[in-house]
This record gives sequence, structure tokens and C-alpha cells, in this order.
Amino acid sequence: MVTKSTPDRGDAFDPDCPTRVVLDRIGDKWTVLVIGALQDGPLRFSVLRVRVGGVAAKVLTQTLRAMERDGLLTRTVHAQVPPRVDYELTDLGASLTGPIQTLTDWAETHLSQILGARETYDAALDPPLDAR
Amino acid sequence: MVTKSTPDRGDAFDPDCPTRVVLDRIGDKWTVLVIGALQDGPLRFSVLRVRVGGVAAKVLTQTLRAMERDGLLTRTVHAQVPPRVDYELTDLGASLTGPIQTLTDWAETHLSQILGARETYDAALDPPLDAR
DNA sequence: AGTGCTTGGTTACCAATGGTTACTGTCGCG
DNA sequence: CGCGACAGTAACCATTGGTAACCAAGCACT
Repeated sequence: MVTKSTPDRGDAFDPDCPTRVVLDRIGDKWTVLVIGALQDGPLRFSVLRVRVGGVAAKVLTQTLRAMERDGLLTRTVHAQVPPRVDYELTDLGASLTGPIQTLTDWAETHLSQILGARETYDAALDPPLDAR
Repeated sequence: MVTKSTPDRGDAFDPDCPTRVVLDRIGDKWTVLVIGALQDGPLRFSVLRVRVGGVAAKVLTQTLRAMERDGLLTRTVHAQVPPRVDYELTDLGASLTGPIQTLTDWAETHLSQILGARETYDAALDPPLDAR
């Protein structure tokens, strides 16, 4: 018997735990960036694309749809001649900006340590042999 | 002149900003789970694999190597007969547990909202047509 | 009137990544 | 002598991320 042992705590290690669902979404690079981009107010698709930088339209669309599905943002289509679609964070989406900010703060603080560790690690490999 | 405008703030939206490097690592689903698994102390490879749940050995290896490179954990090989490798968080890695905990807390708190939104969204589509 | 531009996509298509399965090497044990 | 444990690695697929081309609607311009 495997006795799946209901994951009471946020045992995200169990693939069956729904917390994992959320982590999968957060774990998406673009989702995090989109939330960051939208935290100052709604943006339209094309602006968002530039703002996030380096995201392909297709992937941005996918990301936005997934986020809309999860209730993180709303998608408003204006029936205009050049189509205009606004994306805006919902309260739920906005509530994520805090945790994400914590993360980016950490990133900024420890960036140099990481880059340093990376250099050390790479230097420890046989330099002639192109590591990677 | 493009004048890349030095990303002074942690403008992770600029792909050139090194903060993005860190976000890419955090954005890795397995990295987050590994840190969670290791926060109570060092674990050996096989235990880690079970603990994380659903990770393939190859991917776990990749993840651990990348984390080692970034100075998030140490890899200790014991020259024993059945090989034994222990992975332990460094101080740097341990300092990430806080931000990550923030995230998982959010996940637990808002999980029901997300699942609810998801149901609503799915129900809005033509039920006969199997969306997705 | 016709052409082209803008916006927000979608549809191939291709490369990279994630994931699964099988296999290796060493050494003690039965 | 062969089996099993451990920590991977190799080879091989599947899924996904990313690119480039195209579409539809309507207006401005020629």
C-alpha cells in the first residue's frame, strides 16, 4: 500500500499536492516578469511585450492566458479599429507582487555571490577543456 | 546608439540585467523543491530523489550541479563502497529558504482561489469542446 | 480604389529542454 | 560467481520554448 498520506502541510514535494500546481506557475519565468511589469498598472499587449523584454509573442500569449485562467489577471478587449487589449492584475495577482519582490530583492542582494561562486566553479575545471 | 541604460534598479525585465540570471535559477521548479528538501539538513542523492518526488535522476543531477556551481549547495563525495554523496545547503543557499517559504506560504493561502478561478474559466468555454 | 500600416494574435516549423529507460562501475555479501 | 546497492551516465523520445510568416480589420495616404 502506498498510502498516499494526505499532504496536510504544504508538502510541495509530493507531486500530488496541489501546492505544486502553484509552484509550477510561479516557476514559470515569464509569469514572474509579467507580474512585475503589471504591478504599476494595466498595460496593453504590445507594451507588455517590450516591457518584459525578449519574450516571443506566442509565449507571452500563452503565459497571459494561463494567468488569466488562474485568476491572476484580467484581459479586456476593446473593440477598436487597431485592436487594443489591456491586461491588468487582479487582487489575487497583485497579492503575489509581495512574495515576488522578496525574491527579486534576494536576487539583487546575492547576485555578486552567485556570480563569484560561478567563476570559482568554472575556474576549478580544466581550463583548456572548454567546460559546459 | 542604443544606450543600454544601465539597469540600476533590479530591472529584471531587461534580459541583459544579471538579476535575470538569478530569476532563471529560481524559476527552475526543481531548484525550489531541492532547497526546500535540504533546509532541514544534508541529504544524500537517493533520499533527495525520493523526497522531491517525481524528479528524474538526470534532471536532479543537472539541477544539483547548477546549484553547486552557483554556490547554493555543496556536494560531498564519500569514497565508500556503495558510493555516497551528500548535498548540503551553503549559507547562501540557506538564505534562500526565507524567500521561498514566503512563496510557498502564498501558494497555500491562495490555492483555493486559483483552483476556483481555473474552474470558472474552464466552465466558460464550450464544455463539449474539450479545451486545451 | 488600392496599398500599406498598426495591433493582437495564430499557425507552421525548429531548436532546446525535460523526462524515461537502460546501462555502467565498484565492492561486499551470499 | 553473480547479485544488489548507490550514484550517476548514455541514448533516446516527448514536450516545450522560441522564430518567422501570416491573417483580419479598418484607416490613412496616394
